[in-house]
Amino acid sequence: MSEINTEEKILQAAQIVFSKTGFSGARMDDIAKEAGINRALLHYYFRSKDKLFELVFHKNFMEFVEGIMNINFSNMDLSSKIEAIVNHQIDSNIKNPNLASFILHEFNTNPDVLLNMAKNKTNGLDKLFKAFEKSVEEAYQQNLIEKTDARHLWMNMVSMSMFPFVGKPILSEAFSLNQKNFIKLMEERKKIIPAFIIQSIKKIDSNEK
Amino acid sequence: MSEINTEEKILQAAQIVFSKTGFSGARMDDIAKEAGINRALLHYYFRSKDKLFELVFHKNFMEFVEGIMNINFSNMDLSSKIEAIVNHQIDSNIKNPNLASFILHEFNTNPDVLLNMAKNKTNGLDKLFKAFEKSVEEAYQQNLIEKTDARHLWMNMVSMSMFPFVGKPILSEAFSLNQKNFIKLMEERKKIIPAFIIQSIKKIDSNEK
DNA sequence: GATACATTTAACAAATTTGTTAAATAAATT
DNA sequence: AATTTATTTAACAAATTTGTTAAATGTATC
Repeated sequence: MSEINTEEKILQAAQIVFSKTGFSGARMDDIAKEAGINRALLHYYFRSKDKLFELVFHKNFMEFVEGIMNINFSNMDLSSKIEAIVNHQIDSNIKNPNLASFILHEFNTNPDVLLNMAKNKTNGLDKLFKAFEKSVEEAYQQNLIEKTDARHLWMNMVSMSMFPFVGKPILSEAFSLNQKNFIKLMEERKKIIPAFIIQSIKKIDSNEK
Repeated sequence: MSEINTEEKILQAAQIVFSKTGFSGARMDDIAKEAGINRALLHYYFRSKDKLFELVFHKNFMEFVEGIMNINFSNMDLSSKIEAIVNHQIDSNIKNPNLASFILHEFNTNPDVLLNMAKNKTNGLDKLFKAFEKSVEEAYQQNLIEKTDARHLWMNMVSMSMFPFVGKPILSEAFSLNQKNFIKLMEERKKIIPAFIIQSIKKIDSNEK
């Protein structure tokens, strides 16, 4: 009868509550309510808060990182990668409103455990970045871009895509935006950010008309 | 005898613990320990966790915002403002390691209350931004920059300055950085970001050599 | 209709955390 | 030295939260 099974319903509820309040701010009862069930059943499916958190966090983080991995380990050229990564990041955050704030807060409050998890599951965040760095190096060798520090390039790209979602409440207030207009602004950024970045690194044409 | 009085010592301790773990993750006992005192004395000085949090959060947020207000309401030209804001943001975050993550997490988990506080104390975050927007408009009128959406410009600037601190654990892992090298990288950004931004908006010279 | 599984209710135990208090001790002030 | 103020100790109350359990009820399956 049920369109969606309870286990999945709980995971979704947990993800909403955890990402809204963080692990320590989340109440098992809120998760139960969000899932439309009670605490007893929650523990019947997932033994403890920690267990549930681990599943939710892991899923959130991995889905996000895997998207970036696929792009970085692909054979697109550099500007395509930049476009794809920016798009992926913005889309992920639109789809999952508190994703960035959630992941980043948990990493900041509990870096040791979570970095360890990330290391196990992603085969090393450093390798992920190294793949991007290689693309940058290649583009330089092919004379397509100026000499560029891949780390700053990476930070700029990720920052501009991710930060507005983390700062959403403040930005929405500063710009007087409602939810709909906030999304609209973020959609604009899918074009603005890659253009901004690519033009900043591209080889300066010596052929002026 | 004491170089610094207990009240101040507690506030500093509270600020360290709150910004490391967030309000709900912070334990009064950890704050007491961090201050080198005990819980009884903590409550003797500051009645409750909420009271203490309010003071700490307010101070953190205001010190940060006031710096930006001073710049935005000054009569510097646009590029000087951009430089000054980027510098201020990076310096604030270097000085106070968990500042960004802390403020942003709390705003995200409790936007209503905190936006209200911000409104009261800053005379409106929208006005703060409006002052920047005006600078952008003026620079355009004076033919110094291309037509530019101030909101994206603002987001790009703030994002690139702030985000790396929020993402510090992940970035440090990806780039294999220790604390010292992380700071070094952030110092580099004080030059890179303004240059990056200013060159992206400046009027394209038609006089090519 | 009997059986198994899913879910609710309600009560409760255990742990954690906040906040209070009284009494003792230490340090500073008069 | 006497007095006030700051701080510690230790115990405890109150509130909150997590986790468990037994019994009842509903729902699906055989």
